Amino acid sequence: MKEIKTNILLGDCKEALKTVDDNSIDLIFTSPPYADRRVKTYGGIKPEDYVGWFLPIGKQLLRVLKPDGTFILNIKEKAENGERHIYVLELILALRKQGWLWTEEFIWHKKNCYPGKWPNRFRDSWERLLQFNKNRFFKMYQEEVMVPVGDWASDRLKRLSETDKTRDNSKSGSGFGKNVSNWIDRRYVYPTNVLHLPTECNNKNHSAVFPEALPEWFMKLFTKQGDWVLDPFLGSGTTVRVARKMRRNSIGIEIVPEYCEMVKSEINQVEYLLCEGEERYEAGKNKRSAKLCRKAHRRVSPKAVTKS
Amino acid sequence: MKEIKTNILLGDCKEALKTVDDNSIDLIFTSPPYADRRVKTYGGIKPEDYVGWFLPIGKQLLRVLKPDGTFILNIKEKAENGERHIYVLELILALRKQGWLWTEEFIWHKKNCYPGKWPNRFRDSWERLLQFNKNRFFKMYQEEVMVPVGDWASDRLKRLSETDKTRDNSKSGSGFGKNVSNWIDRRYVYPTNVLHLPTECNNKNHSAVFPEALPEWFMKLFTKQGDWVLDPFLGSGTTVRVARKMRRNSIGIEIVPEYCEMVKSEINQVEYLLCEGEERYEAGKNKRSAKLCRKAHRRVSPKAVTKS
DNA sequence: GTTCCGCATGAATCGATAG
DNA sequence: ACTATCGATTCATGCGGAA
Repeated sequence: MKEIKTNILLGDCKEALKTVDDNSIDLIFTSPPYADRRVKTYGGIKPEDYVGWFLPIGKQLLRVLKPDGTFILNIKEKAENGERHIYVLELILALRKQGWLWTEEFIWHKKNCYPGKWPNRFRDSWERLLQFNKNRFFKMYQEEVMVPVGDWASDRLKRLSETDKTRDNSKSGSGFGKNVSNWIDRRYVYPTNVLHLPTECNNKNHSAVFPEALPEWFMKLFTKQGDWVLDPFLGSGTTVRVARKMRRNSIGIEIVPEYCEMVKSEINQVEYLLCEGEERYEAGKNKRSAKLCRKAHRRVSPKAVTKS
Repeated sequence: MKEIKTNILLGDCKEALKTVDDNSIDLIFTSPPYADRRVKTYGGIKPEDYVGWFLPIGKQLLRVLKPDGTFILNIKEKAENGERHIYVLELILALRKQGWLWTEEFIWHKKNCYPGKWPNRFRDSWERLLQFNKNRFFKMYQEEVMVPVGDWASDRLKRLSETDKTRDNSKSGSGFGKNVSNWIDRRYVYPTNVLHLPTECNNKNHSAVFPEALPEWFMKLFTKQGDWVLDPFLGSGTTVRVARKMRRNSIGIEIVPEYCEMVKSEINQVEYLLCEGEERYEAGKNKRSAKLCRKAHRRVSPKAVTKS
């Protein structure tokens, strides 16, 4: 089995991206800091400056993406003084002028959105997942994200990973061929452009702005094993974590040193635990479950890193 | 009980709107012809002409809406040559320049959306419901659209009741603590900005572009009985039908004579049947149920009208 | 080993208050 | 008058300890 690479780059992505080769990335999945959000970690880009701030990055992304690759941008405009900001709309228009095709807009429906009550609006429970491409024709593996038939399941992308495992297993025992795929076709349908996922609560030690199921879904849809995934705003590392799990190579760029170190250390620690686990397993002394490994790497927190 | 008025106007709404008084409408709810759609009826507005075509109408709508009224625009850009059109984004920006506030964007998640399969995209299962206002402060009756609390609560609060009663009693002397009992009583919560409605089945004779539940929801939220509702692109008449049912006055404008006649005739027929029903009921000869009335007016189809 | 409950925690938003 | 900060509001979810 070929080795999977995970490169973590520290720095401003506008600069760090220059070290990435032309036409080398299959999927860009990222969630940049929203305007006026994450002020403490990223300084808070003002809405009126947002497009100007993003465009140089967009130019680099356009350069590094393969012609048949895909760029998924997770973003949502805030409401202020009773009105929605328009910088996201302007960003879409600006990226098109830069040469991107605005292929599709997926909706991420967050059932557990932020609470609150206001006299003039309800809670905001959705975000945009904007799909951009360099070319009208791009790689898309629709069968990889098919969902079980029935209402109970169509909303539950959470279970996708489970069902997919069984499907992969049946595939691996090849020779069944058409029978199996026919049988699958009857029980699975293609999804739509609305994704129904809860946000991950921050009771876990590392907080993520989106659940793992989100990049997982797009990696299944737009990449295969061994492909390259890029996240220029890595944050707590969800994208590369999922990429490793799914055996995709990945590049993550993060400007905050503590986050960067945290992700690196987590990867090392997982490597270590996996090796250790294998050794002990071979020695027959102990069983380290995957569950334990996961627990262990979740304990890595920014605080712990800065202390070291 | 005060009489509810339903005015159906035949003609191009840009002109017909001029007969509507300034500041007289509480809610505008409409689904205009999308670019390149309904070519036969509206001549098919080209995407690049869409904003220019809509702005004069937007100006009239701005004039007739009450200062504390709301304008809901149901729209979705189509995909062409692998790319989403941008005329909706440009329309939002243009309406803002015209003086509208872009207050919110609701998502209508169509559970059973149009079937189909394409190599580069999934089925489109959502539409935009853009909310515009003249003023930052507008009427909103949030309690009218509250929804049952999520399943998590019923499971969790089920067994809380026992301990709660005792706790409540014990603390009642101190004057504190009705907190938990409040939670039990709170079986309804405010909704979010994602509407989860099925598209209407097409088994009726006239097909509508949106289900009755859609205007119904917004009428509950933004109007009271006796208020005025306007739909400048009436189509098959869903908006005024719902308005009548909910005892809101309404104005509907439609450019296609056959549609216009159909709606008018449907209203008359319902009136007639209601009167007839009352008479017969008083005479004790017959019972005409509301169900029957509904059935009767559903039989009115454009075909039937043109034949007469 | 289950299931069950207490609790903390959000890419939020508005109005009021302070400089 | 304008910006900056703060408190109040609200509900789905996962974790951890308890039954």
